[in-house]
Amino acid sequence: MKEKSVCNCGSCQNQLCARRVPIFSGLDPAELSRMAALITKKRYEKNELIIMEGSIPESLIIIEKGQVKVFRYTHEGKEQILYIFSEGDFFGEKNLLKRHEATYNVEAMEATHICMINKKDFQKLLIEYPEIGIKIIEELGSRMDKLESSIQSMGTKSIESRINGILLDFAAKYGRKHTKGVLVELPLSREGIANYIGTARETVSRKLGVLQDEGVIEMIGNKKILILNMRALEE
Amino acid sequence: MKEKSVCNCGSCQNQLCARRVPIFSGLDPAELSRMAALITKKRYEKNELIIMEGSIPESLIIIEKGQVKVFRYTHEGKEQILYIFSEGDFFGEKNLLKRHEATYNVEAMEATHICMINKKDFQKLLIEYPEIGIKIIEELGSRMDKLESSIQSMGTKSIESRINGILLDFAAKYGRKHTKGVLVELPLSREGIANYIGTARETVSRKLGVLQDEGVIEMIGNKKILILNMRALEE
DNA sequence: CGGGCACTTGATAGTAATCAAGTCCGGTGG
DNA sequence: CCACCGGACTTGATTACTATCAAGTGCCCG
Repeated sequence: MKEKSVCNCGSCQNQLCARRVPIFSGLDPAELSRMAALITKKRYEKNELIIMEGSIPESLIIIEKGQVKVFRYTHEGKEQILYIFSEGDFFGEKNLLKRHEATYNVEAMEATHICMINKKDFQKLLIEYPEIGIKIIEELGSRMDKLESSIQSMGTKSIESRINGILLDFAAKYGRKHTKGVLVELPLSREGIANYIGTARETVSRKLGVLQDEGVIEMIGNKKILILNMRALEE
Repeated sequence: MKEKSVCNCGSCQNQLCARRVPIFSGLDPAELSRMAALITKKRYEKNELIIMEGSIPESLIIIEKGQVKVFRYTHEGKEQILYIFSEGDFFGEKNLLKRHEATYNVEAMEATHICMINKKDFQKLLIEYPEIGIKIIEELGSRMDKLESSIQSMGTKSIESRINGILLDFAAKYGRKHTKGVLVELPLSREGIANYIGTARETVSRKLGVLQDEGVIEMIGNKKILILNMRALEE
């Protein structure tokens, strides 16, 4: 019988999953393995729906790998994207106690692995390890910051500042340094960007065109953008 | 020496304050009185600034009585109102651990009494009574719901739906039933409403005018609105 | 009664939505 | 390897909405 250097049993794999998640970062190994026992995993393919508006989610969901978009449908039937979550992010924390309907859809943007923790279990966990609650409060706080900024920039009316804002967000999350600037692999199509900032596809095209003419960015194909002048975006 | 039926010592008054606050509603009397010892009270007059953007708040603040608006300044210098808080609401929960700068201003809209709890004390409290953390997570969840709805309606572009939305919010919070419909005492001037939904004063006037012509609402002076057809606002 | 402030109303101009072609690109099949 | 097809993107023309500027009105308060 050969000894493995890395344990591959289900529990230990889950533990790896749990360890990777910021909200559990304060726990010690023993606590992590208790956690791990509560985790169920699941895998979704690209474009698969993870949560549908109106359903009643019974678990807290943590993304282990991959990327999802959270959105609602407007009255006119367009989707309004609220968040893009990736590895380490969680959702479903609303309705922790009350069995509320979800007010949003969650869809995998690529092959995505998730960890689920039953809400009852998670509640017990919160009582036992209040630090987790504090971490969650902090994370929610920073999400609210972003939402508030979005509202501010949507109130400002100028589509330009919203585009600048989203480009900066993408740069921070997906950008890589490059000799001439920051190279950003766009996670969304033009239409997706439009649905994020609440405008029309065509307008996104036009505004990006203007930014390119001004020498602020350079479009490389449809899915990459090279940001040449970061400061211009920040105003 | 006469015995009073109601104790008026500082501690007990604070306890009253604490009891009134939803996030402490799970605590028993003994716990409440421990809480009360940590509370400092303060009073602000109308238009007085409670928190200024860029300052570093050191306390969690709970409103005991009165009403405040939370807002930021846009690049053009207009204020963008994010929340209106009243009795029982709290703020300053961001930056619970990290000493971040406030990203918003808070101003009293009328004479307002607040309770402050030092952040260090509050952290200890969270560790000791994890239920408080859960309550906060829930409250933040419902605030995020509202923010998300705002984003959705701002993405929708139609000023009308934003006005309808804010009227419904006001109706829920400040409305009283009346023979013909719901009478709403507006907490904000036309300009305030405009700053809330991100539009111009004049546009608010015009749209309210249209709603009145359509028989959906009836304006009574400048500070009251009688909603005749609730369903029309909900679409 | 008069002044100031909040609100309303009107006219104009600018911006983005919408409708409508047209272009570019990747993939597929011959 | 090339030609074709479809989807995503760009570009153009028109229309609709709302911000802005500018008077004008009404109301509260001294």
